[in-house]
Amino acid sequence: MVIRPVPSRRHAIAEDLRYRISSGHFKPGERLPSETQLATHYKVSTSTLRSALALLQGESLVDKIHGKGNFVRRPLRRITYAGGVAALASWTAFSAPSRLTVRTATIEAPSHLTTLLNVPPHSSLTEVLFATHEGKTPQGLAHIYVPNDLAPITPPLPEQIVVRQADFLPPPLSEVHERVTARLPTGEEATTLRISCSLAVLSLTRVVTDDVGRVVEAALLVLPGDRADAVFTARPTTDKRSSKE
Amino acid sequence: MVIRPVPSRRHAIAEDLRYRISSGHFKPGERLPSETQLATHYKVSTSTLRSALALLQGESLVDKIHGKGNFVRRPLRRITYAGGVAALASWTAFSAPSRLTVRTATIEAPSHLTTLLNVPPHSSLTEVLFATHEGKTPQGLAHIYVPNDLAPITPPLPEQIVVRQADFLPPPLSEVHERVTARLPTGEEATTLRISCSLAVLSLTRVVTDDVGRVVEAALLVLPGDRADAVFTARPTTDKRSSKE
DNA sequence: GAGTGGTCTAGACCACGAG
DNA sequence: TCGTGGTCTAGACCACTCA
Repeated sequence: MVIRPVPSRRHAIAEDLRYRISSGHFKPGERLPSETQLATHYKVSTSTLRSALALLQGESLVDKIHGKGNFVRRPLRRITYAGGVAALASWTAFSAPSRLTVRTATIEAPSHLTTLLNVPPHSSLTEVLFATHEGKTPQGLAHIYVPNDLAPITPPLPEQIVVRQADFLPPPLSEVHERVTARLPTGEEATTLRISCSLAVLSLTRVVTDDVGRVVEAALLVLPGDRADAVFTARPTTDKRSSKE
Repeated sequence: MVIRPVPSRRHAIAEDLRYRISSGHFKPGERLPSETQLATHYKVSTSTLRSALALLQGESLVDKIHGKGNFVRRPLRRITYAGGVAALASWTAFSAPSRLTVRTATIEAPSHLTTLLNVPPHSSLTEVLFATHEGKTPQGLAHIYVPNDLAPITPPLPEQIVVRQADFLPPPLSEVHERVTARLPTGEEATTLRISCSLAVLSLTRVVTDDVGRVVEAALLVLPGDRADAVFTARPTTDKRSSKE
């Protein structure tokens, strides 16, 4: 069924390693033989072997660690970002148990945020940086921006606490707007999330508006594609139907 | 601010090319000098030069075409998938003008679909395959599955027509559930969408349920990450029939 | 057939991690 | 220090496109 015109050397090797991993010949967490050994075994040059490993790395089957070796990935606990109104409940709409690292700052709105937040240039914003972790593995990054004129943060925010606009100032919110894209991480994101540069990330922009159209919060989230997904649930407006339950 | 401990040769070259592209020295649609020429110019081997180009390719700045050359990407018209209830209106919730390629078939539900559709094994399904195009550029893939016992397709479906469950059998729908992930495309997806293997895609699973909990439709969508995003808009239940404020 | 990118080699040397 | 992966070289040969 699948055509295999010229199975290049590296694809053949990747396929063999894939099989050995899935069949348990190499077990999760285990170190693979060194690249030199594997290259010798498959009778290819190290570059070719490395390009085979790069395929597996892109599939999140293998973790390369400089100076240590290539390791079979442990299956990852999946995390789920609940979008829509659910996202307002708490940042830990995330399913897994997680630690939070929080950093806040007051900044002048840079240009790409003024349009998003619909505020004048150089407005004062509060920026909240989140990083969620489970053990040592980072699970996601979040930059949350709140216009200061809407949310004068009276008490200095304590660290390690979930802070969200909706938590301490419950205004009449009218809309949660979320835009999702897929891309490769920036170098910075890759190192912070401890993921490979070739692993896709979910990039999510959330804008929360109150009932007079003011933007109450803008959030930029980055989630590693190998373990995270986002779910959105909507119900058609049941206006004309009797809302029997 | 950004640390540059050892700017590897390929990153330096990529940076230079990036600059030349953004400054207009190389214009959109234009062919770059051949890899051999560039390698000579930068005084590196062809492999190194190719790995520099691979970076730009991953950023969707450059299109490699075998036998022809490397081309500066034209800026892409962005397409937007409108999620939630809006997705029910029409598959062409897609913003851009597009052609559709449709293929339908009746199949036995494979195992991964029985759980999604909540139907018994080997149930009869109608499978609808979509590919949207704008000109020659594919914009997205969709596999839509409809249980046949819910939707006996009486007339054979005409090709080139938008077919959606909601279009010809408007049931009392109760819920649209969408799950979004980011990943790299499979080889097949990459060739169908004419994208590079290193370009992330948005993968979207949509499940539509009617008011008695039956799954009316399941859709698997794949959208190229360089031009597509998905938006979801939700309003907190501002129901007037709510008893509590 | 001429020119392009795609794959691969058989090395060299550098950078990181751990003992 | 030693073994690991990371970068790079200077080629060879193959596959694709187009005139």
